[in-house]
Amino acid sequence: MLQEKASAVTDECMTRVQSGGEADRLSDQSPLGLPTVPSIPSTSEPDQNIENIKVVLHERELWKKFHEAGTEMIITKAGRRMFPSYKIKVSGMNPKTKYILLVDIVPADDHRYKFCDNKWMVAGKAEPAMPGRLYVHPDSPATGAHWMRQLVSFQKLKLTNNHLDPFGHIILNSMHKYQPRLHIVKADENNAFGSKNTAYCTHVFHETAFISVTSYQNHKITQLKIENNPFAKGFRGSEEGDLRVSRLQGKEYPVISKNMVRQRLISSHNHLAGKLGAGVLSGHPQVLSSYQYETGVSLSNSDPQDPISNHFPQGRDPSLLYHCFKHRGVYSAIRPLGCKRPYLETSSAVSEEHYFRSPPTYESPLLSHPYCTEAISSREACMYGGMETESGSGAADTDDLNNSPSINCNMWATMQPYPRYSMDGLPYQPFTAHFTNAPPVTPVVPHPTSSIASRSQADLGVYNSATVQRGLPVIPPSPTPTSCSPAGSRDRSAHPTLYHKKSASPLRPHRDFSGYPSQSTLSIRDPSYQYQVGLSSAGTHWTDS
DNA sequence: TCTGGCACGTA
DNA sequence: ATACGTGCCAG
Repeated sequence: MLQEKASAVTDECMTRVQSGGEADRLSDQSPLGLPTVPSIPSTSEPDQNIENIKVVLHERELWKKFHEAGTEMIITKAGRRMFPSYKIKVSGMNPKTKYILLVDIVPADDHRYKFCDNKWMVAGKAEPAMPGRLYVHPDSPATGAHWMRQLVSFQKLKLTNNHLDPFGHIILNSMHKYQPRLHIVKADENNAFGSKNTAYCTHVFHETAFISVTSYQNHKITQLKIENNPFAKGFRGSEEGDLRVSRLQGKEYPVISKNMVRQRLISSHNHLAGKLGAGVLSGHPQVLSSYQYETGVSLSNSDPQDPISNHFPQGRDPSLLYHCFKHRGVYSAIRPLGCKRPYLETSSAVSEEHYFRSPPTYESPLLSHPYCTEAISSREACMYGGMETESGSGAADTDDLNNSPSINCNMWATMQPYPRYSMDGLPYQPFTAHFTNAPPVTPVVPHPTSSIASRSQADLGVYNSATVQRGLPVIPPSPTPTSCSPAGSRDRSAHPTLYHKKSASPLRPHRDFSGYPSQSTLSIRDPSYQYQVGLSSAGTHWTDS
């Protein structure tokens, strides 16, 4: 079935999803048995088959740990790197062809979140998407041989909450859920951006979705960061218990890590609250989480699979979506904001993504228009403003189908969350206004397919693989608001529930993410949400309250 | 909430 | 040594 659908869509693009992980894993999971969707005609055009390019997320296991706990990424005025870092291993490129690799981060849904009772819950409607910016890998453009030679790292990419950021960092809103996406654009001479021949594909690894925060909400995430980020070594304690001896300093007395103390306090607080609140109300499993925290053990040890962890939800796992477009496009989609590099100019167009934007999914704009704002240049990477309105992609969700890894998608619908607005020239606009339009996003597109597809997706829930995946479930977070109270003062959290895994859907493997499943429920309140849903749905777990 | 300075670490 | 990436915490 999937295949069929996929094929239909295929014209324009094909997507493939791979699991993010290694092959092994992938295989295991074939969730729905998708036998690989694959079907992509393989090799037909060696050269041009951008769709045959395979991408594997580096350190997928680490990403999964974070994902299960509900990944949070700090955003600061000056710009903060992501951790885990977004690194990938690429294969299947034509060694001699030049490609531009870039990453953009699109809204995963249109909700605002809060962290309540130790879990993320929906706290309202998202702020309008801001001008999307793209992070172009500093080595771009480079030959396939170059990209395949070693890991491709986007670790210098920085996130900021400064809407007026002059450095070219990716601008995000705090307490919102986002999905990073990788785009591979062919940069041959013959395919300058903007040209009709421009081809590109998009890969989405759901396990890299995160909620942006100004300060960590879930102490489990804090611990994971401390334990795994070399730059945070100073906060590591000895594991045993809470105490740690700071021998480094030569101090012999046991020291209790500040972090631990703090967390414990919080944990206990939450724990109690959780029981009273969440637990009671919904009976979420979350309680467990609390437990863990207290235990101190946490994070690191936690099992990936453990229920607790799944906060985030996305259900989908880890897979990634991959879309390929074959160009079409027109837009200049990308404009380098301040990039020095020449290649930038070429690029442009990338896509029209819109096509796909289908409703249900989110699309992201990704590439779409350029909106560049100021020139920015960051040192190494170049950011481009993306733009979009379109966006396109669907949502991402890819995983749906399988969670696992590999799947294919055809369109590029990835997750796009919302449409973004580009403001043509303007740096930003108030979102609100735009917002309105956005939601409904209809597929603008031209392609017949797309439109069709989109509908179908919506209706069917399927679409291309990518879509499909997500499609299904598309569910937005559920509306039920339940629990968390007003968070009183703080609510730290915004997100909806990420936590508990709620389980997932029946269909899916529960594993990770499960997010999907849940979906079932969701109804969306607004129509507008629908499109959003896509990703989020994945999330799943969220409760909305 | 969000900010900026801090101590502590990596590179 | 410098530059800069971390989480923490007071404000």
